[in-house]
Amino acid sequence: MTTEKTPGLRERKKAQTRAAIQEHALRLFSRQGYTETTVQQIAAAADVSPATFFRYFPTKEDTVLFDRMDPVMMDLFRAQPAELSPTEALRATLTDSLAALTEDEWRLESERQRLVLNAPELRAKMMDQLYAGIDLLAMLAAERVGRSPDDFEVRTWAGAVVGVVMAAWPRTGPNRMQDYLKQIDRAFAHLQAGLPL
Amino acid sequence: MTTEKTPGLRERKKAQTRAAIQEHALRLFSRQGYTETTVQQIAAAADVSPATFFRYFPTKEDTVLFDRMDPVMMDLFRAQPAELSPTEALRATLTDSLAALTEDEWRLESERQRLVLNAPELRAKMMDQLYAGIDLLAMLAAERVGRSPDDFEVRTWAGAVVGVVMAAWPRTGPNRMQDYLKQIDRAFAHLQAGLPL
DNA sequence: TCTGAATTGAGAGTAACTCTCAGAATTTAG
DNA sequence: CTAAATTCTGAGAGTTACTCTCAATTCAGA
Repeated sequence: MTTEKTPGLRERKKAQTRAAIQEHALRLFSRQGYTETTVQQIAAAADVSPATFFRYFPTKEDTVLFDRMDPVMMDLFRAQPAELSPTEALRATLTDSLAALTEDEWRLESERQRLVLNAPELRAKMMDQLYAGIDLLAMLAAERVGRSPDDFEVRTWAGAVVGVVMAAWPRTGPNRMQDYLKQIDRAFAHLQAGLPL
Repeated sequence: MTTEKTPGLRERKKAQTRAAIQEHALRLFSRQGYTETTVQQIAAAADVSPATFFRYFPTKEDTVLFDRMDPVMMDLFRAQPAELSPTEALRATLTDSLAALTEDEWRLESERQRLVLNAPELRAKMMDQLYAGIDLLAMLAAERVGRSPDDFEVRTWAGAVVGVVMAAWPRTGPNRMQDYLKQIDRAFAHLQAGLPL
């Protein structure tokens, strides 16, 4: 009917190649470190030419930094009950999206975070993605409360929650998902209380 | 008496070279764009070899991204009256440090911001610096209220204010300093009110 | 099966760095 | 004031990420 059928040999091969490159990349990064691993090595491991590597991933960084806060998240946020405040809706969105992860996926995600946090180039690019997330969240919050996405208070809210997410970012060894969610909860509660110290 | 005297010919020359490189770099970036300007061009303009360029600036980015939130800011923050809350102290610090700028310095700073915002690599690195600022602010706030810098609420506060600063970052043409300060004021007030939308 | 489109590998080229080394300039000691 | 020790500089070679082009191969649809 739609595009449900097997998408043809060519498409299948492409997906396969892409996955292979990414897996080998992450594996090598974990073992040898990000900067210590060269694109040549990844390409060789995935059995493609360096040129092909760059056809699938515009930069080395992109093997690690697949989009966060992407359409899936947006849909989840929009799907939250209308009576929830933006903060509550975001909290629910994060809970839902993390709950959807399997044990294995969470482990992979933790490893990814470790990599990102320790490689300055990766960390910087991720922080820029979070910065871009401010606009996105402002848009979503604006929809929810019927204000403009350029509304100053809406943007301030978006900035604050993104900042809180940054601050809650795991800095030491792999955390448990539960603990992470609890932290987010506490942080958002603190935020809504006006951040008393 | 201390190191007030002219620091010797060699030191003077070094400072001069460094300044020359930076000025030419910023000038060329403004005219041709950041990525379009090569280190060779900068080195040639500043009349040094490319090798020397890298002796003064470890990366091309560092000609633009001199430290923000550096010791000066820290001193200013610590110098605020003890009765101010961390948020109030930060507000005062920002006001003070901006007020210290001359008209020309502000113009330069605006231009710098424009460059950073439009070059993804620069923007990413700056966001990473802001991320690092979370730790710094957490430390300063902790001192002020007599809590631990690892205290969760302290970190949440630091994350939130950094996020607010990000959100208030000028996205369009050069703003006036006054407007910028007003924005910060409003944002912090909104934050302390619990971010009602 | 044949034709057109997409994918691939190979090779050359650019730009940001890094490292090493020899020569020049500056500081310091005598 | 001069000689030795220190520091700085330019030059050159090398690495790596990434770009571009071209010819050969592979797949899709008629």
